[in-house]
Amino acid sequence: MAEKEKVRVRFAPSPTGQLHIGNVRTALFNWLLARQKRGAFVLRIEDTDVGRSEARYETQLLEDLKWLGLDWDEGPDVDGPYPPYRQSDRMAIYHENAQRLVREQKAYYCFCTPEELEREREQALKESRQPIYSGKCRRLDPDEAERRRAAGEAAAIRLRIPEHPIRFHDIVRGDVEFSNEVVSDPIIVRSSGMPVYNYVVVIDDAAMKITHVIRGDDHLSNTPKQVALYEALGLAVPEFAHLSTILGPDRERLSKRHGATSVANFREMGILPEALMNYLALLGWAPSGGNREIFPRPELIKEFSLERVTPSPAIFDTEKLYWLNRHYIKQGPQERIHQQGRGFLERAGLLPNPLTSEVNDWAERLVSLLAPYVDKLDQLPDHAGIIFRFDAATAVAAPENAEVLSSSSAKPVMQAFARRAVNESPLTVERFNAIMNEVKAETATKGKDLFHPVRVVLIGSHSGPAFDKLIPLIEDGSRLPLPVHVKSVRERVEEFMEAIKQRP
RNA sequence: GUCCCCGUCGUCUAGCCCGGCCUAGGACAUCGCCCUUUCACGGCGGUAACACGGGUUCAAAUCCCGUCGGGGACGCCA
Repeated sequence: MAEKEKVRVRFAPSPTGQLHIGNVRTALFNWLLARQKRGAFVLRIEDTDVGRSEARYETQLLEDLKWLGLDWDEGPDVDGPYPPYRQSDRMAIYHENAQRLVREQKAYYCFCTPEELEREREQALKESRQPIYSGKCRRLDPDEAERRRAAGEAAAIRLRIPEHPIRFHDIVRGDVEFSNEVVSDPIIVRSSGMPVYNYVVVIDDAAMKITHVIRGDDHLSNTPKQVALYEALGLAVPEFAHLSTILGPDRERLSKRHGATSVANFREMGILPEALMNYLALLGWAPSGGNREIFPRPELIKEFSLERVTPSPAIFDTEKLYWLNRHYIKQGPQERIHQQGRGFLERAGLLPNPLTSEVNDWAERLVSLLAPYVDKLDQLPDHAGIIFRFDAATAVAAPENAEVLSSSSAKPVMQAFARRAVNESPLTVERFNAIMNEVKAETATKGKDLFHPVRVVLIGSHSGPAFDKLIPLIEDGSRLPLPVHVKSVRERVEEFMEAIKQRP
């Protein structure tokens, strides 16, 4: 493949806030195409909105992308052939090109004030006309315009939209056509001298030799203006691919009021990056056949295709994300799950920091035991309550235990179990099994009737992980120097039998 | 208001371009059964959709027109 045909894509976020999940999907699709075609993934910072852009958001942005595993080949921190990669550093380029457009009369100075424009706009709307710029300054004599500017009058620069329909091709939507009647002569440089997004994006994409512009479909209506710009500048128009919007459950554009929307939110929840990437890839894209859901990164790179991206908007489904997250928690490299899981337990104050190797081993067993039960890792501390927060009085009073505790067989089972268990410290799995068989024989109960009451005694709930892992964990934990004492089996049994006595 | 885009199970989607293989497939969720001396996991099975109305055709989820519904854009924001 010739060098100039190499696929070059870009992700161009504004550092004005947290990285939104919709933008992450855009970044992902760009990245996937770049990796599949062995092209370049360019990261460009769009900070022309000086009022809202902040350096800390840029730092955060880079960190978020790294966490997601979306690495870039060129960017503000990576040298590439078309620097600089931050728009605030590219002002000279924008001005040169704007001057050229004015000189060639493809753009013109506009002296209309914002107030005038607002009036025109309202008037147009009232008369059910297209609320586009009237073109008042369009026919101004260039020399006259120059004189007024020299006299100190403020002027913005507008692009002249051609007198014919603007057509372009979109990989997701097909051929799109806009009548020039509906597209305003856009301002490309503000009267303050600051160039505008719709202009700089074209200059930059062209300068950086971007071949495929993959972005959200909120830019679809801007595209004719941009195409007109490419043409005015005599530049090749790239391929476009406009991705549908991600919606909340109420079919409104996904926003903060729907809950988690930023990368930071999902990271803090304990969503694994591979789960998030897998989920987002499936939102608007499906493999041919549509019967596969699990796509580890290498598979995604192999299978992805822009031609298969769906044009219709998609509702963000947290449940399916959780399902994928559970999958990756169970299937993923356990070393990493342990490490992350420990982090959540530490932050909840359940584990010391730093950990001794003994505590570390125990914590690893704890995470292994609990992780298969959670949707996201931040549920770990809560689930660890069966280990750390055993409280007999609460267990006895809990409404969800009422049915188990009030069954006729519960009391004899608990007593038979308690009588034997208090003599064992620590209780081994072998002894536990032996005791359970004795209790079974003595009380003539089995299954649920046998195990539910015992479970309530030991962990305060009738559901939880298997005893053969649970009991050693409790016993070992009770002898470890942990910030929160883990009650031993004997402590639990004694406390529980005491508490149940208080009740009829 | 005008323009643009979109419309298959509750949700993500396959199928649509190149009409018949679609009695519309998969997945999440949901329900049931099995497994497990509990719960979860896992396995098996069920409920559930072509927005509506007209065409075209021997035949339409697939092509055409209209209606309705949803989203976006129309800015000296990005």
